[in-house]
Amino acid sequence: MFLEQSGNRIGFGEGFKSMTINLKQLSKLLKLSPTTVSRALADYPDVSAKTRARVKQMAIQQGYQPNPVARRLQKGKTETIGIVITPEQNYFSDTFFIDLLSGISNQITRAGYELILGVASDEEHEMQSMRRMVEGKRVDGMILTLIREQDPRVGYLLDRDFPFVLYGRTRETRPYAFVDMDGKQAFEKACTYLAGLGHRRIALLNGEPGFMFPVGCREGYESGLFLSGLELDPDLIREWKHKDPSQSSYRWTLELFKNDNPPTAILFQTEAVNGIFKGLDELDLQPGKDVALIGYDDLEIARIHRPSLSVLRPQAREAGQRVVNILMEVIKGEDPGKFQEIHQVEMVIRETSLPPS
Amino acid sequence: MFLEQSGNRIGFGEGFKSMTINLKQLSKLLKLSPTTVSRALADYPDVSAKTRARVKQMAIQQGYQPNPVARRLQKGKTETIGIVITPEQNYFSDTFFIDLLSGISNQITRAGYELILGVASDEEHEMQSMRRMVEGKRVDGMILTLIREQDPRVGYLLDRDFPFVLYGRTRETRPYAFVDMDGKQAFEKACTYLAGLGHRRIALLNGEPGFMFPVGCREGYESGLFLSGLELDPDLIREWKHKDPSQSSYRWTLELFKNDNPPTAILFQTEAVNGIFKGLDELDLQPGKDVALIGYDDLEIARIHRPSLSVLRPQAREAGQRVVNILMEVIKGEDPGKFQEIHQVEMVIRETSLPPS
DNA sequence: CACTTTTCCCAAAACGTTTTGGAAAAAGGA
DNA sequence: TCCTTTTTCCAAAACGTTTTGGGAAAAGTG
Repeated sequence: MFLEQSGNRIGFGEGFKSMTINLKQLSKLLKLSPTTVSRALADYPDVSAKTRARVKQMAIQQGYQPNPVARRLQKGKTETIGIVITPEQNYFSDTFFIDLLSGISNQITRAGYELILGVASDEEHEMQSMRRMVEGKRVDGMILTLIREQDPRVGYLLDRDFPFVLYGRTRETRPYAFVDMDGKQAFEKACTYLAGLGHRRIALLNGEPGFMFPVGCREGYESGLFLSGLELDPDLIREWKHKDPSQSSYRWTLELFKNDNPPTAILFQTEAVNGIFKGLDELDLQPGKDVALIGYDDLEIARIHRPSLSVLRPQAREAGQRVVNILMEVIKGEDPGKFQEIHQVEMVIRETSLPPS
Repeated sequence: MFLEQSGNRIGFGEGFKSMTINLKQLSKLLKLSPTTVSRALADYPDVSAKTRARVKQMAIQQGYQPNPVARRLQKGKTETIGIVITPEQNYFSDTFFIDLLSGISNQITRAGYELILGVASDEEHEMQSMRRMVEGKRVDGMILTLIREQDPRVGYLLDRDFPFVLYGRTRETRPYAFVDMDGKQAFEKACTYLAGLGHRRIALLNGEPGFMFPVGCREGYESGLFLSGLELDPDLIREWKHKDPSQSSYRWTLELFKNDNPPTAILFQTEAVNGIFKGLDELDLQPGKDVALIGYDDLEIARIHRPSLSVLRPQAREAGQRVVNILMEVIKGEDPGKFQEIHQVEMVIRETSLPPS
């Protein structure tokens, strides 16, 4: 059996034949030690400018890339970030999550890291998938999304000092890093805007209880009412279900207008828009004309619908990038408590936010 | 500075302190060599049943898990599969893609592998992300989706003998592994079904040209017409754009009914349903009543809408699992040409597929 | 010139596994 | 009993990097 001079066996018959060069081979080509080549490529000052240039040129010419697995073993880092998503919650609502993921992936690649993805069907598998990553030493840090008010994942990671960043917030007294959208301020803004147009009966169709995000939405809604001098009417508030946003919001819309004093405006998460449209249609109410609407999240349907939907627009992509940058700092050993960001949410006024008729 | 007996440094101050045990530490605990422990855990026959049991028990008790990075280096495998997704194409249409991903992730985890995810904004970055994975030795195999008729990715991977499996097909003479949905048979079935109900003017709103999937859809549509003794009318066929499914399908729907002899039924991909509904609404045509509709993909909107939408339902989750199982075989060195699967697509008759009025 | 400092390079160790190639002990066969 | 075979274990090498801890040569310094 033929062996290359470097001692690397040539693969026979099966699978992929690696045609890429090795540090040892490269150093032989350069008549230098592997040490020097490695240090030249890493810009250490103890290798002369001349040989550094020579090494780099040869590395490029030969298409040398250090084997990431070997480097990880030596460095004791996986250069990998983990994230677990749960499809059951109607999570992949078109642009929003994919924008977030896009920002995350982008920044991770830029850092030379990898993003590994877990898909879990429920809360239990979500935890299981995360534990596999953490306890199996498969990642250096975790990104958490779709945060619950009491989120066992956060306690778990804090307990073992494992680096992580939340997209969202939770109820936890120990300091931790997060990037969150200012849902409170967003809903307050939308609410006062509608009140400013003259609406007096503003309803809120909020996300499912147990998750953290709807808490802020409700606070903003209540604060918006208060600032506008309006009374809170519990009959105008309801939650939809993650498993079935359209159906639950449809039913609620019908109920809502059985009220003696029905609303003239609705605030909601855009995910639930299909149900609302369907309910209004059945009641012969025109969205935007008979009932003002402002949704949270600028989904495709919001732009395409006639009348087009006024929305609160979170910058998911930017948030994703921040999450990664922060996570890198936390991995380096920075204090997570220093990184707590709340991002402003823009309001986009389109055609469904007119004064009451 | 204090060193553990095993020689492992204790991390000071920064980041995550690994509290998990090592092969060397475990073997010391058992008073065995690392070799024996490793082989006991891997069920080699050259370790006695008694010590094997003892080793396994201790491993569980100590929570030992082999460091995946070290194992990968030794084994010369990354135990990792790569996939690149492109958000720009309105790809994350609720259940479909996430179901596929769920099946993929599931099976990958079961094999003890990892799934690394790339997110690319366009065709160029898609290729770039894939090359990083392949040439950077970051994965053992690739999964490709959203396949184009002429797909440079396939040629690239074939040229360097790198293991991969397509979800879909492409125009390529060399043998390669794929799992595809039988779009042709599905559309043929839907078309003959509608013709059987008495429809004589059946339209097709197809996916964007350049991609492979619409090719099969069209073949099935034409074949369905032929089998039913109907003439092909080019005026009844049009393509929507990936970047903007709703808008393009909306415009086409309006045009379609300017026809002297308008259709009584439409076949399409469910992604485009919003535009069609909107167009029909504007024309005062009732979906299901005035125009029969059958969509491809069982999205949430199809179930929630009244009347509920008849659909062709691909089993994305199952397909995802098959893709992974096949990829594992290909990685092992099996001939990719042996794995070419075309999955049947089920038709779900709901309320929008009535006879013409 | 003799000494110190700086520059430039490298051999060896380490990261945590698995695999290779025995070797000692036990069991079997005559 | 002696030889062979089987069973059970292990030391050393290997995977491809980076880091450690010098060491030789060149350059300053007095």
